[in-house]
Amino acid sequence: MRSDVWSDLVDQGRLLVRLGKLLTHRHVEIYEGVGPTLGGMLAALSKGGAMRLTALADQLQVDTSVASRQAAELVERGLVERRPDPDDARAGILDLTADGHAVLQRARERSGEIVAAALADWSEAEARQLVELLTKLNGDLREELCGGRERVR
Amino acid sequence: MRSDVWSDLVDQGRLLVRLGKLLTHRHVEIYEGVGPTLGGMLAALSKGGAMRLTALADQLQVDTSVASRQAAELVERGLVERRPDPDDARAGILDLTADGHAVLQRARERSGEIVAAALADWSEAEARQLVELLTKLNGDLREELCGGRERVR
DNA sequence: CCTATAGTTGCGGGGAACAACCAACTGAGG
DNA sequence: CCTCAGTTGGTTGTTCCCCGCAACTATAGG
Repeated sequence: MRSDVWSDLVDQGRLLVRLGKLLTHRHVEIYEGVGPTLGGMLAALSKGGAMRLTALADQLQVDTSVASRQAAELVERGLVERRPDPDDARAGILDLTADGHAVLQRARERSGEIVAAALADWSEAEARQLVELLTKLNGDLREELCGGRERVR
Repeated sequence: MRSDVWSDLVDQGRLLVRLGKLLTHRHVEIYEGVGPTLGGMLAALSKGGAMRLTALADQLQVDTSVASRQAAELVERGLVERRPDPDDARAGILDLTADGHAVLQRARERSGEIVAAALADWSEAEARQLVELLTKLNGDLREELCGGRERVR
């Protein structure tokens, strides 16, 4: 069976990773000094709504320690608010502040512009299709990688 | 105009980055102890044929210093051979050794298997289409990011 | 009391950029 | 020719960021 397709996919994925990193790291500080990874956290909070640190870490597929530090920084910058969970004194609920929303909004616009410039000759249909396929891909990968109960270890 | 599409694309891209990293880092050492980044260099060499360090760095979109160190390690492991460029005593030509080819071959098979498992329910047509779109995306991004003469700074 | 869970902090490591550097290839003038 | 300035190919040192693991605290729940 044609395993070349998968290999090609892996290769292209790898390149995309690099380019994406360049994009976010170069066209600098899209998130107004926050950087791409913290920006990802903002985006996750926006999409998923207020949630606990562990949930956020799970969403982002990073270790809780990583999420903890990132969250701490965002809180310090006033982009995220942390309030105690009324049901559990150990836990905290993280949520975007008004500032966080604003920063994220501007960032989305800006990165959108950049991508739009690069992809000026794309039809919207193509773009949508790509997004759709990527979404499916991510879903399946996620399931394969962590859906199986094996912990991240 | 619908900038949501681009934002979604950015978000999905980011997630893919994370998942890809997990995949290569977890299903561990696909390249027999070489690791994903060095593997990428092997793949680039395979696809582009023997080339100079600078060309390789350009392909991979990394700084020459990074490529230099990676190449050095691959040479040390005997997966890549470095021979002097007859036309330029400063330069060297990097090329895969037989071992390098073998390792890469096995790695491609293995990562292909993993992806295939995760994407078992995909049709080959879908996969091909995704690869096609990704390739196009990468091409355009690359052009936008570094095609413009502005240096990386 | 004992175990499991939410989070934090202290390591350590890997990937990458930047800058400073050496070496060798240019390409004018003299 | 010859030399010297400028350019280009590579390497090394430093630093930074992101990450995972391990150890720890504190609360929850039986």
